[in-house]
Amino acid sequence: MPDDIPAAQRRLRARGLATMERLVQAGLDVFATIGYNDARVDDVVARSGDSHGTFYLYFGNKDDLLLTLAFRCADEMVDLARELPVIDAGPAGVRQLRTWLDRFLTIHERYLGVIRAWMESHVADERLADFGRTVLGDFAVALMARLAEVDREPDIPVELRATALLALLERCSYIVATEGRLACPRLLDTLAPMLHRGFFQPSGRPPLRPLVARATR
Amino acid sequence: MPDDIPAAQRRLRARGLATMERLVQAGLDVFATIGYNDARVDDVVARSGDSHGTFYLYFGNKDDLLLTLAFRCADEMVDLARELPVIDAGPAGVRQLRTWLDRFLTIHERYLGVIRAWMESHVADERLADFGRTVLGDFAVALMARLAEVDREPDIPVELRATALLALLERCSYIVATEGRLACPRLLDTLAPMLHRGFFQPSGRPPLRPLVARATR
Amino acid sequence: MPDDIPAAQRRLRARGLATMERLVQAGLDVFATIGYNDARVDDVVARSGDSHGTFYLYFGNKDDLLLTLAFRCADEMVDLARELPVIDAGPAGVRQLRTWLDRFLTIHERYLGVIRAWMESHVADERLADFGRTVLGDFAVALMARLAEVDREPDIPVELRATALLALLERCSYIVATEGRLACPRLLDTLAPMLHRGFFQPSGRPPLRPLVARATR
Amino acid sequence: MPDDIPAAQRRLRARGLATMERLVQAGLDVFATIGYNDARVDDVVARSGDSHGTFYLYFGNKDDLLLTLAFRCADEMVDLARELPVIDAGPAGVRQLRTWLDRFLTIHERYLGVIRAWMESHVADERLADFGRTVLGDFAVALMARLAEVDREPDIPVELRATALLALLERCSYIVATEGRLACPRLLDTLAPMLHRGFFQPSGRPPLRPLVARATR
DNA sequence: GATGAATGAGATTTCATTCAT
DNA sequence: TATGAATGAAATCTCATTCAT
Repeated sequence: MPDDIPAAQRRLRARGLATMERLVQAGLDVFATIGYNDARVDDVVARSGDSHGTFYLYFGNKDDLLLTLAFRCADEMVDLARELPVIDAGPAGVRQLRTWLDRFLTIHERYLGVIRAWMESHVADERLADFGRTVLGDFAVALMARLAEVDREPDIPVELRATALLALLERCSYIVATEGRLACPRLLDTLAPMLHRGFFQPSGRPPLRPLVARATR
Repeated sequence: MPDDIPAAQRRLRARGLATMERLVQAGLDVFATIGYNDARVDDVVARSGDSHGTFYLYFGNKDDLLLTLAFRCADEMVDLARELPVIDAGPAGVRQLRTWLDRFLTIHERYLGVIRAWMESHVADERLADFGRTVLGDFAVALMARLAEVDREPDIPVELRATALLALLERCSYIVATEGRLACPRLLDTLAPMLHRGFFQPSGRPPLRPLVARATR
Repeated sequence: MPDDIPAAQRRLRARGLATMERLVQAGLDVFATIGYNDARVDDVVARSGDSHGTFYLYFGNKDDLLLTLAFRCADEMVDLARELPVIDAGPAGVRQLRTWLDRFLTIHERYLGVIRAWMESHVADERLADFGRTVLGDFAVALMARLAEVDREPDIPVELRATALLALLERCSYIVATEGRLACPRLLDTLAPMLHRGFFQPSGRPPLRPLVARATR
Repeated sequence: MPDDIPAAQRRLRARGLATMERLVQAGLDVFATIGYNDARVDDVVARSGDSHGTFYLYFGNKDDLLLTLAFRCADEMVDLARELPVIDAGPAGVRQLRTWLDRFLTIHERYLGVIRAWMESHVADERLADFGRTVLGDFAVALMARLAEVDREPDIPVELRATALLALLERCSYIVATEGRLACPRLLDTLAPMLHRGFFQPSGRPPLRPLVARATR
C-alpha cells in the first residue's frame, strides 16, 4: 500500500499538507526550545495539536522529522549564502552587511534546534552529518567568494578568513540565542561595522613581511 | 556514617578515591566518544570496569557526573587562561602562542564531551548553565587582558576582539575533534602565526579615526 | 492531544475506560492479597493482563493507583455511612444493624489493601493522609447522628461512643480478613445483637431476656 | 567461625552490647518514624552512628532486627498485661486504670513501628506473625481475667468485651500516634472514667451522676 | 569489632513505534 | 486521514547483602 510510505513522498492533498506543515512548525519550535535530544514525539504532537499516531503518518520517526527540517534549513542557508552581495568598501557596505547579517541571524535562530542537532557530531543518521558538512561547505565557499574580492591581509589564506568569519557568525547566533532576541539589534549595530572593517575593507598597508620592513630600518 | 550521600561529600579513603577517579576518567572517555546524550550509565561502568551500583555510590546520576567533570574542566580552563603569557610581538611570540594553543586544544579535546554537553544543554541543570557562563567569562577576561596590551586595531573594542578569538579557538577545537588528533600539529603551524599576526602584533598602520586626527596636525 | 498525562485527566473512550477499570480491579485484588507494600506494578498488570507500559498510561505510579482506589473507597464508605438507618430499639433493629454491618464488612473487605495502606502509610502522600482523616471523620459523624438518637448512657459523650463503635467495626473487619470470609455470618450473628444492645438500646431497663419478660405479661 | 552467627547468639562484651543497644534503639526510632517498610538499613545505621557493615554483625537482616524488637515489645506487653490490677469499682479504680492506661500507651507508642509491622498481615517472616497472635492472645486473656471479675452485662460474652476493650485501646494509641504525644493526658482524663464505667463497674445500678439527680427527686 | 566499598538482582519508568478502529 | 490505545525494549535507580581490610 503506498500509504505506508511515511514521509512526504506520498501525494498530499490540502488537508494533509496542512497537517504536515503544522508538524513541521511544531518540530521547529520544540527542537529550538528544549533541544532535539530532550524532545519527545509527544511534545511535538502536543504542540501541533495532532494525535500521536498522526506523526507517523508523515514521518518515519523523529530522525526523519529532523532530516526534513534540516533540508529546509539548508535550502534557506544556501540561498542566503548566494545572496551575500559584493560588499561595498564604503558606508553602504556596512548597511548591506547589516541587512544580510540580520537575515542570517533570523534563519539561524529559527533553525536553532536543527542546527545544534546536526552540529552534535554523534548524529545517528549519517545522511544528516554529510549534509551538515555540505551546507557549511557551501556557506564557506560563498563567503570566500566575497572575501577573495578584497585584497585585505592577502597573506592570510582566504579559507582561514572565511573560517574565522563563520566562527564569529556562529558565536553571534549563540549569543542571540542565549541573551534573547532583544540583544539582536544592538549586536548588529556593533557587529556590522566591525566585520566590515575586519573583513571587507582593503587594508591600507603593505601586505606582508613586516619583519623585513623593520629590518630595512 | 551515611552511605547514601551520592556525591563526593563522603569522606573517601584511598580505595574509594581510586574508584571515583576511574569513573571520572571513564565518563570523560565515554562522553567524548559517543556524546553525553547517547552515553548510558552502563557504558561508563563498563568502561571503568565497575559494577552498576557502584556508580550510584559516587554520583547521583549521569547529570551529577557531568557536573563533576564540568567543574574539573572549569578548573583547568581557568588555570590555562591565567597562564596565557604576555605574547611577544616577534617570532618568540609565535612560539609562545603555539605552545599555549597546543595546551588549549589538548584540554579542549579531553573535555570535549563535557564542553559539548554544557554548550548544548538546554539548561537541564541550571547550575551547569551558570557555570558555563562563568568559565567562558573568565576565559574571555583573561584573553582581553592580553589583547589590551596590544594597540592593534584599537577602534575595535577589546571585548569583540576577545570574542572573535574565542570563537576561532572553539572552531579550531571543533576541527580537531572532527578531523582527528593528527590534524593538530598542521593546524597549529597555520594557526599560531595567523593568530599572532591577527591579534598580537601591533598593526603597522595608523588606526582608523586617529588617522584623520594626525593628518590635521 | 497529550498522551502523557498519566491519570484519568485524559478523555477516555470505551476501550480506555475498560482498561483502566481492569487495572483498578487488579489493583484492588493485588493490594488485598499481598499488601500494598509488597505489591509490584508487575503484579498488577500481570493480574489485569495488560502490558507494563499500559499501567503508566493510566497511573503515574503505584501511589497514584492507590490514591484512585482510595477515592473510590471513600465514596462508598461515605455513602454507606449516610445510609445507616435509624436503628429500631426492638428486634427489627437487630436485623437492620445486621444488614448494614454486612455491607460494611463487604466494602471493608474489598478495599482491605487500600484501607490498610492508608492507615499504615507514613504520609508518603499527604493527600492520602488528609483524605483518610476526612473519611473517618465523616463516618464517625454519621455514626454519632444515630447514636445521639438513643439516650443510652448519656453521660458518655457521643463522640466516644462513636469512636468505640468504629474501633469495634474495624477490629471485626480485621477478624474477617484474618479468619476468612466464612467466619463472617457467624460473626454477624454474634455481633449484631451485641452492638444493638450495647449501642442502640436505651439503657435503664432490665438488661436481658426482654422477650421472656413480655411473655410473662 | 562462631562470629558468623549474626544475631545476639554470640557472647558479647560490653562494647558489643553497647553497639547492639544503639542499633536496637535506632531501629525503634526509625521504624516508628518512617515505618518498617520504608526504613532502610541505611537509615538505621545513620541514626545509630554506626557503619553499614556493623549492622550485619548483629542482625542477619532487617527482618531479624524487627524480630528482636518484637520480642522486646512482647516482653513488655505481657508484663503489662499481667500487671493490670483488679480494678476497684470506686474512684480509686479510675486512678488505677488511668495509671495502667498511661503505661500501655507509652509502650505502644515506643513500639509503634514494630506493632504496625506485625499487624500488617503480609509479614515475610512467619515467626513474627505467629508471635503477634500470641502476644495479642495473652493480652486478651489478661483483660478477660479482670473483666470476668465484674458481672457487668453478663449476657455479653467476656471474650467480646475483651475484644472491644482491646479495640478501643488500639484506637487510642492510634490517636496518640496521629495527634501527637500532647494529646495523651487529655485523652487519658476522658478515657479512664469512661472505660471504668463501661467495663469495670458492675451494671444494674443507675449511672454515675444521674444517680444523685434521681435521688433528690 | 568495626568499617568503607562493592555488588547485582530486581523494581521503576520512559517512550519510540505499532495497531486497530 | 486521523486517532486513542497498546506494547515492550531499554534505561534508570535502589538497597539488602557480602567482602576485604
